[in-house]
Amino acid sequence: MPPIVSEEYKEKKKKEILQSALACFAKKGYEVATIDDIVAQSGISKGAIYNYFKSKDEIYLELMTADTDDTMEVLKNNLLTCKSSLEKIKYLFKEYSSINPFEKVNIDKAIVHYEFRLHSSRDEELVEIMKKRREHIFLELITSIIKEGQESGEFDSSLDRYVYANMFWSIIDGVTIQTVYKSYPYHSVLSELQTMFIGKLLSGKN
Amino acid sequence: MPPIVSEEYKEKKKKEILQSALACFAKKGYEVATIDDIVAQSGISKGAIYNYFKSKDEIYLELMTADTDDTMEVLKNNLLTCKSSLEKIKYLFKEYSSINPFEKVNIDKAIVHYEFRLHSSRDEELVEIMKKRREHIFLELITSIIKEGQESGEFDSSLDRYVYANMFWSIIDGVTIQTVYKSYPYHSVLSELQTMFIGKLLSGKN
Amino acid sequence: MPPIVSEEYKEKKKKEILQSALACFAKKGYEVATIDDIVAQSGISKGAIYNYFKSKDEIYLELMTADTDDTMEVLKNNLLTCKSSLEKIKYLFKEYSSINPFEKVNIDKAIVHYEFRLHSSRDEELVEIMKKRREHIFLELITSIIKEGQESGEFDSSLDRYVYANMFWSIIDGVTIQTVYKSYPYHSVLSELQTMFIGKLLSGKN
Amino acid sequence: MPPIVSEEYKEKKKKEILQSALACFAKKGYEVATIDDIVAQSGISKGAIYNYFKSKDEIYLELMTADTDDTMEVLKNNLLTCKSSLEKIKYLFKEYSSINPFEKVNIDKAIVHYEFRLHSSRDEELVEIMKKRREHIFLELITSIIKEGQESGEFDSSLDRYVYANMFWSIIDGVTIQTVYKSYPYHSVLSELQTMFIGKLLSGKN
DNA sequence: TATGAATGAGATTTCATTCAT
DNA sequence: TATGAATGAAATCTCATTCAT
Repeated sequence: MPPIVSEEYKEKKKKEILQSALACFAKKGYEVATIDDIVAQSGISKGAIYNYFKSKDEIYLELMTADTDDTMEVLKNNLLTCKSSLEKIKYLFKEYSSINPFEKVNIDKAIVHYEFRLHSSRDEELVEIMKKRREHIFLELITSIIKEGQESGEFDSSLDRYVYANMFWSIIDGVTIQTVYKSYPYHSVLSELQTMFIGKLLSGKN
Repeated sequence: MPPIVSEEYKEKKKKEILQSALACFAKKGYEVATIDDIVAQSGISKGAIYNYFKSKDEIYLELMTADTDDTMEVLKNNLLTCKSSLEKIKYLFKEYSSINPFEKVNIDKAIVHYEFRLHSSRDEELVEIMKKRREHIFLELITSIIKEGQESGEFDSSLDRYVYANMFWSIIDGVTIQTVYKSYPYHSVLSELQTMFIGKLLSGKN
Repeated sequence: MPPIVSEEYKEKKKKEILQSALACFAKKGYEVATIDDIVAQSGISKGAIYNYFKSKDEIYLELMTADTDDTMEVLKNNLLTCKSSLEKIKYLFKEYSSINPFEKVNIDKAIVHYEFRLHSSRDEELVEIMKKRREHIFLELITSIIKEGQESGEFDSSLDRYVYANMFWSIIDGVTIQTVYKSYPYHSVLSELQTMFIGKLLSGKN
Repeated sequence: MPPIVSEEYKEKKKKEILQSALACFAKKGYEVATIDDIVAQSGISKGAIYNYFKSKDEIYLELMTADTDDTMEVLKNNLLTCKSSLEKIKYLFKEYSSINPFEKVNIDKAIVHYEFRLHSSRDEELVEIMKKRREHIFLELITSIIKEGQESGEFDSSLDRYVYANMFWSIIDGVTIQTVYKSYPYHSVLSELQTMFIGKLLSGKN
């Protein structure tokens, strides 16, 4: 029997489920959110959800992959329009500065994201996958920009690109995770850190 | 008739339970770790555990309180021996630099700590408690050092102490949370960030 | 797509659970009977039971409501065929006289019923519900018959209908609760009390 | 080693425990009340309670025995002062009429009493004990009064004493158990029933 | 594919009873 | 005798997953 529904339909359905699952995991946490919560949120039946995903774990995993993929795609596209390496770094900071860190949906996303990181740290296999993603996608993004800047003479060529790439994401994580405290001066802190970070990139450049 | 067992005995027992609970929460996470895990880990019966703590939640809460309390006590005591504000800041950085971020027990502690922060963010009441602790204990510690340094002329007096105190903890959190990735250059990143941070404190001072 | 199972199916399932629960509560009492007892009695899984009822309490409550509802429906239907008010009162007494008070199922029902009354007396909310049910359903039934009889001249019009309605149910409860003692002369006592009660209703009628 | 404390001391201690247990059973019901409740109520330690009673069940049993014993003693003593059989019956009704059925302590006692009756009905042995107590103590009390009245010519000699004795206690139970409903016209109903009952006793006397 | 009723292992928590002190 | 910490069986309830329709 040929498939009755199109691939697009199935893809759309999966997206729907993932979106609802994100909302549920954000609101309650992965362990506490139930499949029934996702059913209620999505309006899709339990059986149908299990037609698309083998398990609750699989939903979570796919959600996390999609999450960073989407972020990356946006960042990469916008970076194409930046003319210099400095502009690229500034763009990245601006991207995070432009987030309203106290908007519910943003806190939710952050919470789920960090929760997954902690969760994954307990699974040898998962930690390996995550580490690879981080190295190849997130760190690679920054190191390549710094490298470009160093080669073009914009940035201090003596800096350890790998360390600075790690530093960039440490800064982002460091300020993002504070947002669970409603009174955190997110923008001021990030702005100061940006100044420091860029200052260092530019410091000994000549 | 006097109580059957001494207060010390009871205190010791509580400590034992908390220690075992920490190990379990670290290994599996709060939601996944069970009371039976704690029973197995501690060798203390289920009923006894419930004689000392009203609920699993209470164990968790007390664990977290004790954790930061202990940290704080150590920090504060050692700060007393520092002669200048700069030395105090350096001491704090050194304290975190001296941690082996890839030793199991340290990763465990970190994971449980951040998990709790995320967990607490979903409970209005808990988030308030955590925020207060952060403001009154952790931020206060740094702002008072910076203030002292500014008043003594060591530090740039134009800096916003509150922002820099927040920045300090953002940096610490930012580097600590990366340690779940085994290949993170913890010491290099922290060292660079320390240089930047202290550089700023000292920058326009005279 | 239509629901997977019919409403009747679900209704039947609920009835099954309630019936099994009644048997268990009768045999052991509400507190002592366990959900596992109901599982064993009904052959329905624990999970399924909780799909139909939120809690053991809810099973109990619904059981009680159903019990009196059913009783009431039977009584009301049969009262319609009675020609006079006197006949109605006689019918009600006959209904209770026709019960074999030493048949297991009847004792069981009685025990669960009175146990629930005592149980509910400890819950402010429940006691209110029960009182209302009693006033609006049980007392109202008798007062309306007496009123009718008084208006038609059958019954003594000077009698306090509310007191006599209460008296009727006091008599029924009084004789029913004795049935836990196997040698109680249920029929003789009830018959004498019926004679007295009806005698009073008729006494000063003209 | 001779006993260190006197028998009186032990008796007093037992009384204390029983009194506290009654309060607890009344407030929460036998199953729901815990030994810890009794500890809290009495201020006597758990270990001590188990020195005086083998089990929670034994406390309950002894409590129930004491309850009816006390009631009986009071009734019997006061009956001695009554001059005629009619006066005795009137005294008994008066005794129950003089109770404030909505005073907490009275409702509590009633609830525990009836609960025990239902509870005991599930235990073959207990039901036998209870039945015997009822026959030999409660029914015997009334039958002997009626017999006396019949022999003296006060009461209708054709009445079945056993049925009327049962009827008396049915009436008492019937009105007492309604008191869980706060708006029950206890005194009016009991008064009417008393009139009926005594009317019957006197009816065909000459 | 879609549905949601059924399953049952497993979680937290309670509490009568014991026993070392 | 008195104490209350310790025990662990047993209770209620949850929820990921399956499967007949």
